[in-house]
Amino acid sequence: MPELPEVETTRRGIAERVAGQIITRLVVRDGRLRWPVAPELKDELPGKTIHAVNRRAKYLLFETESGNLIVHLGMSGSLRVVPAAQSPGKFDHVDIVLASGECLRLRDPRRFGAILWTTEAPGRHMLLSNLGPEPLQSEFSAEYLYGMTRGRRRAIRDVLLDGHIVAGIGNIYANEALFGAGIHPARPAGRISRARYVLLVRSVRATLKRAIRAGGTTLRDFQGSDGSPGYFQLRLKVYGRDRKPCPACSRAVRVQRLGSRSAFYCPGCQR
DNA sequence: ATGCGGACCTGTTAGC
DNA sequence: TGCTAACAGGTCCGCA
Repeated sequence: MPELPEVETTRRGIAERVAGQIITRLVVRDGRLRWPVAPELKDELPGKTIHAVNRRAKYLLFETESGNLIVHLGMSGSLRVVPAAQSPGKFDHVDIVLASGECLRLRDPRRFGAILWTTEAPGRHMLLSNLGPEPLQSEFSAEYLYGMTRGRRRAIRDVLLDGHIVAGIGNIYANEALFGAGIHPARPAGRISRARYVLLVRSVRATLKRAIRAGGTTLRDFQGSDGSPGYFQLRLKVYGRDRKPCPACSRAVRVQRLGSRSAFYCPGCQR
C-alpha cells in the first residue's frame, strides 16, 4: 500500500511525537510479518531513546543511540501514535511502547510489513544497501535514468517500480508520473529520449511532492499517524480511473495488464 | 545480466 | 442475496 508519500506522511506525523522518547517495551501480539519479528528485540529495545525518525525509500528508520529500528509497512501497514492503554484491534500486531504512555502501533492486515533491528549504518543493511537514489534528491536525474536504461527493453513503468533503480515509487505514482510526462507505461525504457526523461523526472518529483502535501493517497485503508486519510486520491488522473475521461483530453482512460499489475494510461496523451 | 513470474497473506469488490 | 474469483499500495527470490 504505502508508497513514498504515504511513508513520508507517516514519518512527519510521528516524528515530533516520538523524538526524544524512551522505549519502555515492545509488545508483539503477532510476530508473523514478512520476516518473523526477532524475539531478542523485546530485550534489546527497552531503555533506548528514539533520537530521530528517518526515511529511506519506503522504510522508516527509528534512530537510537545504538542502532536503527527498520520498519516497513508492506502493502497494508499503517503506524499510529495512540495511548498505550487503548485496546488493540484485530490487526494491530505490534506496539512500541514509549515512556510518555503512548505507543507506536503497527496495524498490518496482510502482514507483508517488517520490523528489523540493525546496529550497522542503516544504509549498509542488506535491504537498503542496493537501493537506487531517492527520487526527490538530485542523484535522480534525467541523465541517470537515461544511462540506466540504455539497451533495456523493460517497460518504463516497471523501471520506475524497481527500487534498485529509483527508490520509493510504487504503482500509483509510477502511473501518475508517466501520465504527467506523456509517456506510455509499456514503452521500452531504452527507447525513450533524453528530452523525455527530463519531463519524466520533473513529473515524478512534482507528483510525489503534491501527494505528500495532500497527506498521501487513501484508496482503501491507508491512514496517517493520527488516523486521518490522505486526499491525493481526489487528484489521481489515471490510476484507478479505467474508462473515465482523461482530465486533459477527455478520452477514456485505459487499463492494461503489465506484468502482474495494472497500468493505467490515456491513449491520447501518452505515447 | 536481465527480466519475468511466483510467493508471502488477508480483506474487499466484481461478477455470476 | 450469496458464493467465488480476481484484485490490491511491496519486494525478495529463483528460474529461464
